[in-house]
Amino acid sequence: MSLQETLAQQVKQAILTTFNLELETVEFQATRKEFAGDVTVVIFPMLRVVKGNPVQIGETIGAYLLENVDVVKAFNVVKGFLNIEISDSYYSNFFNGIKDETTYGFVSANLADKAVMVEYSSPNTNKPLHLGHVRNNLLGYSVAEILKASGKKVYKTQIINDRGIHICKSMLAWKRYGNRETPESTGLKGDKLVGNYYVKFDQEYKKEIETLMASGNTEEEAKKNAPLLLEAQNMLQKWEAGDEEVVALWKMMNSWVYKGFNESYKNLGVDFDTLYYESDTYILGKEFVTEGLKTGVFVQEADGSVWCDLTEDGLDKKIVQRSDGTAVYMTQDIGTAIQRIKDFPDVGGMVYTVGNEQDYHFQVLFLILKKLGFEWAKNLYHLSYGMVDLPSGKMKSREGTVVDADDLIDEMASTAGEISEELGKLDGYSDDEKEALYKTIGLGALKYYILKVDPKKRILFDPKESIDFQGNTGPFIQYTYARIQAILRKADFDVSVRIDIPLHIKEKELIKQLELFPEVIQNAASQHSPALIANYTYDLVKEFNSFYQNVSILGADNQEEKTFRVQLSNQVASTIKNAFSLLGIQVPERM
RNA sequence: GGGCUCUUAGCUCAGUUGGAUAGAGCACCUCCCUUCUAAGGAGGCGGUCGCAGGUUCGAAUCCUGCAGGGCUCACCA
Repeated sequence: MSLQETLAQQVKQAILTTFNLELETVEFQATRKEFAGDVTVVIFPMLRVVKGNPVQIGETIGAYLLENVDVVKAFNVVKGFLNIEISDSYYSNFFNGIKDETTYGFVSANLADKAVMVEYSSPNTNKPLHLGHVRNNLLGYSVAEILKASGKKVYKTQIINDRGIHICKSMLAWKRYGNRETPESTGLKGDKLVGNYYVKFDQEYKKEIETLMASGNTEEEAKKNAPLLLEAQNMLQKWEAGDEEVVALWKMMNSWVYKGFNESYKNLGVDFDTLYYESDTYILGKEFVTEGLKTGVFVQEADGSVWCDLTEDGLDKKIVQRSDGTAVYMTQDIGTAIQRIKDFPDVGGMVYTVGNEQDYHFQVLFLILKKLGFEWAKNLYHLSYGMVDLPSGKMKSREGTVVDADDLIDEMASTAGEISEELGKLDGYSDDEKEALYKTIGLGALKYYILKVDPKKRILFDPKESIDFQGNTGPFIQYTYARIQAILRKADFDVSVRIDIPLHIKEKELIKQLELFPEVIQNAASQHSPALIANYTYDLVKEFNSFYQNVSILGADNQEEKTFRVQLSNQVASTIKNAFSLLGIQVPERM
């Protein structure tokens, strides 16, 4: 039984014996720093049941607890707050119980439970990953890790948008202007090369529009009838008809992009358990459109198009199949969801990491899947996040106004390198070790910067104002970890023994902070919020730094105290490492 | 116009069952390296929690209205 459960029970008992009244719940909070005590019982809510003066009630309960609960050492009442001091022995006991756990706070998966599939990244294959994808990838990866740590079995996946007119645009531009360039011949990453042709298409397309408008066409006509666009559309038709030449080109260029993406994913430190391709799943979606027509979930119009009427649910009518019989976005998403459950029967729910511009789309998708009668449809969650905007506005790949993911990571690493060189603490490190470290720090800064804010808030990213390395940042936390490692390297004595000694106030505060971790993981999982993990870690580290500055660890007065402080530092370091692993951030041994 | 969402210090953000004098970091100003890594610590400055009502013993938090920003309402994805 946890401390809080014990106290709650005893508080209820106190009310029962003194007032002969039954209390349903007891409200707790951590005692504020300016008051003496560790745990606070809020008296006010009890007034609904127990009539009387809150201070007197508090005194009565306090006296009862002091009498009947061993670990209650003292109490005081301020207004309607009963502050309870808990004995050191409780915290010592708690700490000794966790000090050897290397994955303290993590719950191992119960394989009998249903698994969760987390989808993230899901790029188009016509351009490289940019800062927006970075937020998506970090969020998705982190939420997957958090769910795992909370005791769920998790599959990470993505849906690769590998077909469509936008893909044909870069294919066409390459065919026309590419001179048979390849990643090998140019030394460019495959996704970058293909992305360049996507931009090239847009430039040439715009020129054609201008020419057409100059010869008397309206803008609308020009956009519709530009030869390049018509040719791209023609290419799409050929692709769908299985034209050998087009399909071969498609395969070749996509393979370049995948190779490039894999490098970027490796660079970012994210991975996937299984992949889905849009070109594979839209067919299944169409089968279920037919199915839904039979069961009356969908309705067919005179022109042949198929719709789902959601007006009774407060939404609109939504098209699920065009009049020419081809699939739309919704169709393939229906197909993909169903395909996944077929492939992984143990999956009982899914998390979709997709920007908030698609809130409505997912609301509709989930509702349609429910109407189609899938019982897992109630366990679908859209992990919606705000866009990453630049001061100049939205990022647009076509116009080249994007912050490229690979470039950004490189810049962060080189900034970390500059700071590091200046501080000059890395004697004895080889150049390779240094490079690896700079990347760890740079990525740490970037990932923490993005993950510490609530996913649903939008982020304004100013490339000119570099990401901080001080204060509430990734490197600050990594630094604390590195400092602890330095101590652990020097502690050449046996730290495996159990120590029970009176606690320094800073030690007690640290243990209290550690005590919160398991609950933080559960909350972060149920709310799909890495920000909770980031903020918790920051609080833990601040608490540790205060401890570090206030007491000497290796210079403690006696061996017992020294041992205990090393044990405590070790568990803090391990918790930092584990918490950061949930954010996909590595921790360095030195920095 | 309808729907969803955001608004807390000069800037970036915490603040989750409604609870004590609303907290951090950055920036600015003081102090602390002959002591375990100063990417650190201690302190100062800085707030009508967008505005107005309401519910409550108690509201940044819940409800209503309003204002401002973002997204969305395609036979695009």
